[in-house]
Amino acid sequence: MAITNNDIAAIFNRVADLLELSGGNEFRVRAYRGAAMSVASFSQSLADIIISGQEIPKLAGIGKDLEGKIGEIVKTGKLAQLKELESQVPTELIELTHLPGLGAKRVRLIYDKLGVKTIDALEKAARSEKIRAIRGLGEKTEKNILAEIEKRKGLQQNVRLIDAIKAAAPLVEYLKAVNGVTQVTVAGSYRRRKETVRDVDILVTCSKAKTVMDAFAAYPLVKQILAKGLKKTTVVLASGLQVDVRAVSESSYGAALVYFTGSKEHNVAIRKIGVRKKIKLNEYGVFRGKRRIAGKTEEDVYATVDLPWIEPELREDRGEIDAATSGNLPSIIELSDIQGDLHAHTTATDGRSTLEEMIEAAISRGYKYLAITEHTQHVTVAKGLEPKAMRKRLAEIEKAGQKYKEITILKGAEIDILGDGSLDLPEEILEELDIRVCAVHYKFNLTKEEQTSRILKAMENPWCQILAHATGRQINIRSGYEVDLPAIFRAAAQHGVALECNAQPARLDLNDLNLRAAKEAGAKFVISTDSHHTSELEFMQYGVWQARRGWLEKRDVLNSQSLKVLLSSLRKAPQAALSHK
DNA sequence: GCCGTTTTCGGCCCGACTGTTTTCAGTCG
Repeated sequence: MAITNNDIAAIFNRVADLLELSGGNEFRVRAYRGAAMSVASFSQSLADIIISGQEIPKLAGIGKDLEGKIGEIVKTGKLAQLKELESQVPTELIELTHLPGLGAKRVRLIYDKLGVKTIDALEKAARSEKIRAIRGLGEKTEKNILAEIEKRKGLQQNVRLIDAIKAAAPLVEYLKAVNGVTQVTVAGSYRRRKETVRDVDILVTCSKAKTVMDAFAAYPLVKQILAKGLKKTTVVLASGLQVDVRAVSESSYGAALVYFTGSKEHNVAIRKIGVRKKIKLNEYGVFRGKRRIAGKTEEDVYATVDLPWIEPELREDRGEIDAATSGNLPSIIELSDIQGDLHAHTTATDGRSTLEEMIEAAISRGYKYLAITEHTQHVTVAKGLEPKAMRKRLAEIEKAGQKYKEITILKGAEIDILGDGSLDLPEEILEELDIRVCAVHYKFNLTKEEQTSRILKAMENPWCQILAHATGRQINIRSGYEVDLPAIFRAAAQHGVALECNAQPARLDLNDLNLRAAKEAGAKFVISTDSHHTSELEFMQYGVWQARRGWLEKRDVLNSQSLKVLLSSLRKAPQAALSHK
């Protein structure tokens, strides 16, 4: 299997980890980490480019040396330099640096003094009070190490955005009620709408920061206070979610919001522009010498580095700064652009709302159209319909649809892609459908090659209009099946199969980078909720957020168009459908 | 190791908090 960009990035990150542990130059370490970021977020396969004999495009943070190393990795599958480092530094130490509070310097120090290489050995050393004996460390650090090891045992992973939103809402209300507070804004990866967040960062503007810090620390759901200062407090809530609150004055709001929204890489990039222009950006404002030249709004702050305001979802240092500089920022899609939903189930299969309830919920959202897409027979766990029952259901959908003037109800199906790549409905029923959504629901364990050729075969089928669940993942539950996504994206562009950006907050089958790569490959999209209840139609927002992170614009998303344009943009169903029967 | 409106060397984003030591290093975001 060819080397992926992620493989290259992983090697560079490992080099950075080991260089850092061996006490290497910190800027050199940073260069490897930056290169890893750059490679991982590049949308085309570097291996493909090199193997086909083309020039590697100029990537930020990659110079002659690292370009050569990318070539070495692609050609040999490994990097000699990494092997060398691995023979010099115990690789187990990398794991230790992942403990909060322990960085490369302390891990190295503990290793040099005590020979500690593993978490178990570290725990033993801490329990026998050997850590505190090391000069530079102490009793507190030793206790913190033990606490972190304990915490690891009940590992807290990143939480899904939807869960962070639910946890943050009451806390935001609580903080708004604190005396002197004027604004409460959730920033961080939450504001950038990442699919999962590590913690929740809340920015508060107020007259007296100390009052806010005290009130926050006293919030009833706080389980543990990790740090508490005059301007910044970090706690863990009873749910395990970490929350940071940062207080600034009203006049610093914009600068603080930019700083606190991140990403870190985006901030570093704009501060570097600042350095070139001899101005300093921090969370309090923008400064030329001692003089403060901006800070109240985000627009003001960006203007000082000659940039327009940038949508939070784009702030990942993945090309948005160049795009902003050259006036080429994408005009990313908005929730209000969405005109209908193209993937929904009802009580006829595994949904929990009736057909009429779903239609009325879609109307109340102002939709122009809604596709009802019941499962087909192979998906027995979801009570998938066998052809006869499907035909009956389609008649019911048509009849119900006629009762409503304000919306068009499309007869659809979520057609199972069978193990051999064929579709789980006979042609005479495929022909009756207005819209055909195809997806894999079983045999997740095929090899990457097998899974890819199975799905490609389905996409070559002229009836396949939309590919749903391109990865089958469930966030924090399962990673999805092995599949060659770039090949799927190319096929989508070639055959005119729209890719579904699944909006279920626990699914979001295609991630931000996938969406962007697919767009660059020339694919079109639909954003669909895959609703099983009227309340899930609201999940459209999560799909739109993910699409925005993938740089999708209105014109890329077919269900942001009128019904007429949507139907004419979907792949044409075969005319003489049954001719080769 | 990268990079250049201080351009082939000498910089490399910036500040808060903790714990340690007593002025600062380490870690984090």
